[in-house]
Amino acid sequence: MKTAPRTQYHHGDLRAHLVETVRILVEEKGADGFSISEAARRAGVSSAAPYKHFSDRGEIVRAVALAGIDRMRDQMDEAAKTAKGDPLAPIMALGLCYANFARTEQGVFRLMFGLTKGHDEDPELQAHGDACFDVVKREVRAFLGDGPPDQEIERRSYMLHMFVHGHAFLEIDGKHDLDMSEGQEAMLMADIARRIMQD
Amino acid sequence: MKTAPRTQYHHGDLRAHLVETVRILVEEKGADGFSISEAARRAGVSSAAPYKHFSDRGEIVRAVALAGIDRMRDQMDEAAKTAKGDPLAPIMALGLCYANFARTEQGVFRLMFGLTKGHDEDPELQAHGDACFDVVKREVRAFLGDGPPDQEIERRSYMLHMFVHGHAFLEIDGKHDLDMSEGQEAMLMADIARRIMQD
DNA sequence: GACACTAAGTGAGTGGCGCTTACTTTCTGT
DNA sequence: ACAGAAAGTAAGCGCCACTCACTTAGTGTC
Repeated sequence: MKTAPRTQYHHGDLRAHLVETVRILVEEKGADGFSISEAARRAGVSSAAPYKHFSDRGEIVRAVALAGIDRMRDQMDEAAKTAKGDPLAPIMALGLCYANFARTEQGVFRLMFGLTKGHDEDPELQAHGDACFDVVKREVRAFLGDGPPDQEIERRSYMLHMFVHGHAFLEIDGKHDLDMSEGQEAMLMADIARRIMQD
Repeated sequence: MKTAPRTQYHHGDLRAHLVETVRILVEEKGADGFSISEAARRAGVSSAAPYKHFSDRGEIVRAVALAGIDRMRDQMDEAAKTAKGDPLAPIMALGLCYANFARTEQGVFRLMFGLTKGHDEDPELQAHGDACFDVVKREVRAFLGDGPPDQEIERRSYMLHMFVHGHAFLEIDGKHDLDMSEGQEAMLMADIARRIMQD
């Protein structure tokens, strides 16, 4: 970002700069504790400048969320591919990856799933989210083989998603007492993966 | 509320009236699309009046969330107690109840779990939430009998919670395509309950 | 290389919000 | 009957999202 080309426009690529600034603000101040004005201030532009690149505040957070989804997808893809050992290992790895993303990018994670402000049915958001889910389905298919129909793959994948999604939110919301070490969380994931994938 | 005593003060019990008004607004406009000013306007008082009863906006939404938690607890208690047939029936009923609450009181449900704005570790909120979880633990204990230690009861209950919590949010966020009829959702709940409770 | 055109910025302003302050009105206990 | 507290108001502050009229910088064309 700092070493950006700078070949275009007065200032560098303000659009990308703003998205990154808002991402940082979201982590610092929470998913609804930041303002576009502050992002503009930090980027060193007037508070009107952002609106040359985005129609409104919603569009900015949408961009931040979208980038977050893509980041998570990449991490999931990587995690599943590098998981070795147990045939359930990739599925476990996906779960841990999801939970880790929620912890390390709490603000963005909340944004990704808290966008009900107008983009209820945003097709692009939906599509990128589906790309994440495709990684899960791919691994579920790899585990179950070519026997079961797509519908069953979908069902199992959704069960995994439900579980890990709930875990991620309960975790970052501090809604459970079980103080879980990393090892315990991995064991929980393994247990759940086994229960959902068996039969 | 309308037939309130009115024996006290200038206007009736403005505090309770505001909480109810905000609850309605939250459902109408979304968990972060409402304002205290509007609630005051609807209640027919000045925009400064709410601050005679609450220190700030956060305290009002806290009250709304707290009431929501209690409402959900009552519904869960009722659902578990009236569930008949299968020994897993009460546990299934709890899951359906949770999902139904999320659907019918979407705004409040979001509020209940989206409060990270300061009440990260609010003991009262925590306590009322725990009371909900106690219902789950009670039913899990009833199913498993007196054999397993408390820790195991806790673990199974948490697994159920993770799952149903994830389902509830994915559902209200429209993050899955499986168009689920009521019957299909019940079957899914039954499947999950079985997988988590067996062994 | 001058020139029209457009993209990207500014500053000032609007209306709404959360919240405070100073003041008034109503209820309550003695 | 009256002091004092409780519950309301109007006005105002600072911040926000967003708009508008305007300026400045870069681009394609002859």
